[in-house]
Amino acid sequence: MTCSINYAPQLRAQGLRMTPQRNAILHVLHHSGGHLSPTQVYKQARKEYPRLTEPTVYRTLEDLAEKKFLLAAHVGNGKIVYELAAKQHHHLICHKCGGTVQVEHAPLELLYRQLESSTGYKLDSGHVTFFGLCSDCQS
Amino acid sequence: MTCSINYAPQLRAQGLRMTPQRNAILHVLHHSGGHLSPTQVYKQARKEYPRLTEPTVYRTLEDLAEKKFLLAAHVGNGKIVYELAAKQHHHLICHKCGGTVQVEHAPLELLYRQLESSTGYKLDSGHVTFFGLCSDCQS
DNA sequence: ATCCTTATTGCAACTTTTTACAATAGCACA
DNA sequence: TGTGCTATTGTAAAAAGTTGCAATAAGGAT
Repeated sequence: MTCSINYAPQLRAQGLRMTPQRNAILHVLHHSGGHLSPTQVYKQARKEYPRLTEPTVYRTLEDLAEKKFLLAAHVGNGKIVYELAAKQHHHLICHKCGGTVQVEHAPLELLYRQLESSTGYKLDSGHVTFFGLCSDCQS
Repeated sequence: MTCSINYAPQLRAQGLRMTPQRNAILHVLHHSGGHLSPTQVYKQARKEYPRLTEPTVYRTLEDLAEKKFLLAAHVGNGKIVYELAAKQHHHLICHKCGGTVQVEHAPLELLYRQLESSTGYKLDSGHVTFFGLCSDCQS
């Protein structure tokens, strides 16, 4: 806990409590600045707060994602990774080399509107992942 | 094995062998006509071929999906379900009631082209799932 | 500062998924 | 029909993820 970021007020504003477990989890996600799997989060956050357990990690990640503090991205074979919610974006993954490109949400807006009018669904920030071959792997 | 569908030649054309295990798995997917989780496939296919084991199911589903005999859809919290590959489509899922709507691929084509030109990736049949609230759950 | 409500956690047991490796059995070919 | 190559499988064990419930503790109210 050397950094001074305090998520407590934001959490409380959403009816969530700040606990040392959540602090450790958020701290890890903040400093790794990328996507982490629940297991990765568990292993790292455990160093900061050894009493942390797996169920807590899984539940916390789900809860924080539901309240939009985290984004859950579905990567590869049904794997899920989390990252701190910044601006909304999606992922484009090369299934040969695993390379990842971030895709802005803007180009998806039109599609969202179309789907909403044709299905009656109201689409929200759900994460979308595209798969393909990156330019290097197309040879 | 009362039905007479024979996938063997198609499998062999892809360098895959036909085994009783794969037969049972394909058979189950064929007759359930929907999305099944690996566990569901395992439990049902086991009735047809009791020697079947979990690792075989997971590997087979992955292999068959890679060769496009199956489609893998990423549903909900990183869960994965499989279905026989028919025409390409995507899913729109209500995260309140779980209701699912199929989305044709056509409306996504334009987006695919845009993303390809802006990222250099060549997109393929990767499965995409959207999340939102269905009309009933919007109240 | 203390109490009270209830969100959150840990525990323990369980289910699901993955991995490594040796044994098996498709199937192409002679 | 038999032989050989190797894809595929089972086994065993580990890793990852889930569930129910009782105990704990966050933080608003007194």
